[in-house]
Amino acid sequence: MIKNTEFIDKLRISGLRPTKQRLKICEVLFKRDKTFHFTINDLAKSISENVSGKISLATVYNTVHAFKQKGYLKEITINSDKNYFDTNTSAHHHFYDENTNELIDCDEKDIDTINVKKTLPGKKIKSVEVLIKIASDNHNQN
Amino acid sequence: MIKNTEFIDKLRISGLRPTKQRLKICEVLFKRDKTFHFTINDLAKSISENVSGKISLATVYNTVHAFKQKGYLKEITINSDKNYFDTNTSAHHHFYDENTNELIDCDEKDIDTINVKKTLPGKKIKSVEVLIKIASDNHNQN
DNA sequence: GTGTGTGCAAAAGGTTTGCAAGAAA
DNA sequence: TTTCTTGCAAACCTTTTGCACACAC
Repeated sequence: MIKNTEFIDKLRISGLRPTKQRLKICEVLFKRDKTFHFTINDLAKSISENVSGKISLATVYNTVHAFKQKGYLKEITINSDKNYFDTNTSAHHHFYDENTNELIDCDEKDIDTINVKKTLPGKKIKSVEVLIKIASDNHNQN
Repeated sequence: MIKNTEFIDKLRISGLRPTKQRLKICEVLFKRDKTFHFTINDLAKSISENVSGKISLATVYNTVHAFKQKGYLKEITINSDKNYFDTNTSAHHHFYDENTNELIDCDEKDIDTINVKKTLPGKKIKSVEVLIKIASDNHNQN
């Protein structure tokens, strides 16, 4: 097992024990140049393909939720039958390609600041999420 | 059974047979002043409470999907564990109250026009959906 | 050694499907 | 009578849970 100090520290700082499984998941998730958009299933598949030794699905769920809670992953909502996560935790939005089911990051500065004029008494805005659904120019699906 | 000409016509025009069940579901969904935000479960419960004669869950699913496809209902995505539908099919956005799980319509004109500066070659924007998550001022939940 | 984490299998939700019976055209 | 619709139960998929064993500290 490769000792990856960076991940070990990261986990320790968050109060998570740096177990074999968590380190493997870290490698799959964070040793990347580009943002990784995934479902738990994608991740589990990616683990079994790229890392030696299978990790139990329950552990994958546990870990993803732990990472999300610690702020290392962001949850993205596209539609109800798929739950996506994103390794890009900065404030940003998404394009969703309806033809390919692909998810593409949209930087905050690619959208004019969203000014919500309506206010609700006693309520505070926690987040503003924009999902831009796209499709091929020649297609005409919903 | 009340013969509701309006709904019968609506269904017929869409190529859907005006069955007892569909008319009942129409009544529950569309005989309202205000927009109705619901999950399939909410709807099924509302049916069993307000309409005589139970309708099978499978039929409720069928009907909601048929209505959605015909453009009488809109699907709203908040998070993956709940699939909401909306009787307001016009272009609009939503507030989601994280404390109460309540969904509130946000008119398009309550938000400045969203100008997406990033374009993707060969792709057309199908829709731009904004979800504003809110919570009580004094709370501090995620 | 103590407490946390893992893995398995079972359970739990929500949604879909297959098919026989029923209703609309 | 033909076609569409309904209802039920079973199947499915994703996610969660309980518990024994293993590992990190």
